[in-house]
Amino acid sequence: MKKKFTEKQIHILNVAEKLIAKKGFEGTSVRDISTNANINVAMISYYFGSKEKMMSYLYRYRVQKTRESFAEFAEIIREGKPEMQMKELIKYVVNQLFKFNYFHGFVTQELRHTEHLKEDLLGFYTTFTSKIDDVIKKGVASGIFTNAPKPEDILTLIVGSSLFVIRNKNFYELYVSGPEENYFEEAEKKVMANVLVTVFSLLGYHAD
Amino acid sequence: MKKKFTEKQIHILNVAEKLIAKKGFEGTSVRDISTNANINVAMISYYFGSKEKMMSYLYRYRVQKTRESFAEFAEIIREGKPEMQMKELIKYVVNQLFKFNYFHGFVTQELRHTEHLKEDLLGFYTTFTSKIDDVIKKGVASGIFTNAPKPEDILTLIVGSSLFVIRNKNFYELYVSGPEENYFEEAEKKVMANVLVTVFSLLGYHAD
Amino acid sequence: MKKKFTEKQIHILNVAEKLIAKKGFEGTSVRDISTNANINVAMISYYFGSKEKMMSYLYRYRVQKTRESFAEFAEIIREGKPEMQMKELIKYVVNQLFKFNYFHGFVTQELRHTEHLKEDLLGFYTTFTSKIDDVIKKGVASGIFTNAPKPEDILTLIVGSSLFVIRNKNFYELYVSGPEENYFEEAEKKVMANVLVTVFSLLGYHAD
Amino acid sequence: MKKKFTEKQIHILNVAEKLIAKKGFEGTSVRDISTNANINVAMISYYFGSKEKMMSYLYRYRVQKTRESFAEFAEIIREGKPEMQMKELIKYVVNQLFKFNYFHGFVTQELRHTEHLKEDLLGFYTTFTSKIDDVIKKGVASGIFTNAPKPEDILTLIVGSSLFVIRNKNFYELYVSGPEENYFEEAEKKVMANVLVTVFSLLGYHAD
DNA sequence: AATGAATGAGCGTTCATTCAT
DNA sequence: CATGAATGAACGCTCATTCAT
Repeated sequence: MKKKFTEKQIHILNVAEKLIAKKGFEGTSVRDISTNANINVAMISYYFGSKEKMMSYLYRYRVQKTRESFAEFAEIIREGKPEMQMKELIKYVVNQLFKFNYFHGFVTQELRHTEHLKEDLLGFYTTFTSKIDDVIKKGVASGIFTNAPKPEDILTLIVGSSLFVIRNKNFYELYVSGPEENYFEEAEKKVMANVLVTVFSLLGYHAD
Repeated sequence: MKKKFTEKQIHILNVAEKLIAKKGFEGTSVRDISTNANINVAMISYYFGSKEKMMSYLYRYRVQKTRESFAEFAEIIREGKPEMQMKELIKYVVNQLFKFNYFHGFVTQELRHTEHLKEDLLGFYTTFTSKIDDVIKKGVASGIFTNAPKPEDILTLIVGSSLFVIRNKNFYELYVSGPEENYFEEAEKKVMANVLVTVFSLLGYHAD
Repeated sequence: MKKKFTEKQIHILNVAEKLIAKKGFEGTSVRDISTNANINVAMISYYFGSKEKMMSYLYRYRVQKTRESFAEFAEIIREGKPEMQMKELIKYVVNQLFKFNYFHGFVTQELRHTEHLKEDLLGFYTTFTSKIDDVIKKGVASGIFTNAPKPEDILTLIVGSSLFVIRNKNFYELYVSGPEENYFEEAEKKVMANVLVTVFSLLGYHAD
Repeated sequence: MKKKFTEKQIHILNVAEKLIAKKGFEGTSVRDISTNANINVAMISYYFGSKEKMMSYLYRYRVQKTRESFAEFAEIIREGKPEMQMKELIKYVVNQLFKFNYFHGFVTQELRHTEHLKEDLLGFYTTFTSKIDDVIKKGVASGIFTNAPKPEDILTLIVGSSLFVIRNKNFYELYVSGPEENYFEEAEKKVMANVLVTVFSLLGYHAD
């Protein structure tokens, strides 16, 4: 977790991340990466020990960034009302998923022999779930929410919907307006709206 | 679609499907497949032209089966009430996703240079969405549903939640009771209940 | 031991043997071998599993041949007089060493991580030593030999001298007549004579 | 020969010598050496030009030491009787071989494209042979030796036997008493005795 | 004078595919 | 129709060496 990377290493990680998200871990060769990153093939082994280890570093690097970002964000919304907090939580996580969709794309698919790495993502998910739980409880206590759905199911709904839309562009774009190159932008808006409506419906929230 | 397979070919496809689901497309070698299927290594190229083409056939084969199965199913529920039809639709698709989760796992991730293949899955999704739309409209017309959410968002919610739960076992199992080996069974129940509640909440449905 | 090789495999082994004897195991690449043997690089792994395993096969193949040949030879001289037997034993082993000098060259040098393979050569050496012992005992019993040197020291002397001459051409050729290309032929004669004189001197043998 | 080494270079050579003796020239990487010698990996090329050249220097360094040592030794025994001189010569060379056995191990096997380096060893061998010749002639002249074997054959016998015993531990240890870790010590004694008996037998020497 | 970073070549091996029968 | 043998390309990695400082 404490590992610090040089700029060059981060550059390689960024290139690798995109390629792996697109073509999978096995489908991406170190030569692919080195060519795209304009470095020598030997550098991947030189910097990270091996392709597999690079993957670990990449993974931890990205999750770490995500968790740091979330911690900051959580601080900001600490004082708000439950309905506002919930809205911000949803907006935050949907936005993050669209921002790093390629990362989440390979995280759940490709990390086969390194199951333990998922622990980090798990940590993020549980932190997030716990935060949702707090907000629900607070809202129910204050009477603004009339139902108390399970927080893990709220997370499932938010993340599941977002990733589905990210990964099934050719389906969802049928229902999204605007030019194709704006798909992710527009899809984010649409799924965000959908998720917000859905969650607040489940919470039995009715604006005054 | 028109392609007919011999028994031997179907046998190979079945073996390949399981291996690919477990180890990914790139992670599965033709030698793996041929060894497990007790055939000669040259047979994959011989029968299907190439590994990639075999993949296409496999994909089409599975989607075709799914669509046939859905057509049958749709017929069965044709006469019911909207709330029953919606419930059955949800149960059907969630069940299918869990049944062929390994297949759906690689569909959206591993198929490269074969973008057109997604058309088949797209066909299934749109058919399904259209069916959902019919049911919503019918329910709204009869007054049993008070809201009319977008059908594509309903599908997104159902499929997204199911796939998330399938792919993030180590997160969702924290909230699922029973031994680990029953995870998929129990997770299916839990996510099914969640999805049902969510969709009917969105529909503004209230049982008498 | 029972492993049978195809002609092509034997061809590869022969090429590999010569190269390895000349440049060492690590110094000989599979591409070297494949080029010299006019085969594809992949064949070494294909036929033998790996370069290392090829080495094992090569070793066993050569030792096996040597032991078979010795068994035949031992049979032939079974009935002779001790002095004749000893002479033939020496001639036989010196001749074998010169014939397969490249093999013996790498056997004792390069087999680092496969120590157990030496067992086979050990078997040959002990068989040979035991045979020498028999002859010495018989000769001493009959009074034709007046001394009974240790058989392992006789073997050491014979094999050590031969290998030294083989491996130190640039020294020994100073004392060998004839053109350079006949070195091994002439050196064999010279070292053979030397070894015979030495051993019989040690045995205290005096021709009538 | 004229090359003078700094302390650091000598340190590297010593480390390299031991590693190469253990793992062979190709089996020893410059990283191995630099790690063991606590120097930067670039230093081998920096100091010696290349790994191969370092090898040459190492070789010359060792042979040079050996020749210097022999020159000293030769001086010491200059005045003795032939039988004593011969005995001391044998003891000296056998002892040297055991002392630097790892060095002699790779000399004849690993040095490629550097055939000229053998000249140095050749020089040592011829010097030694010439010395043996002197002693034989003197002994024959004085009547203490009744035969005059060829000096190169005497050298062959001494060096060949010693190296054989060094390189074929697993054979010779069957006939050597004491714990395995004392093998070289005990083997040296045994082969020394054998060589002495053999040479004096060939010389037709009989102690009064 | 010395070093850490970086390089290009080569390593043994495995891959999907094609060939010869 | 089917197969075992064989292929060339590509794989991840390590090598001795060179570069920039």
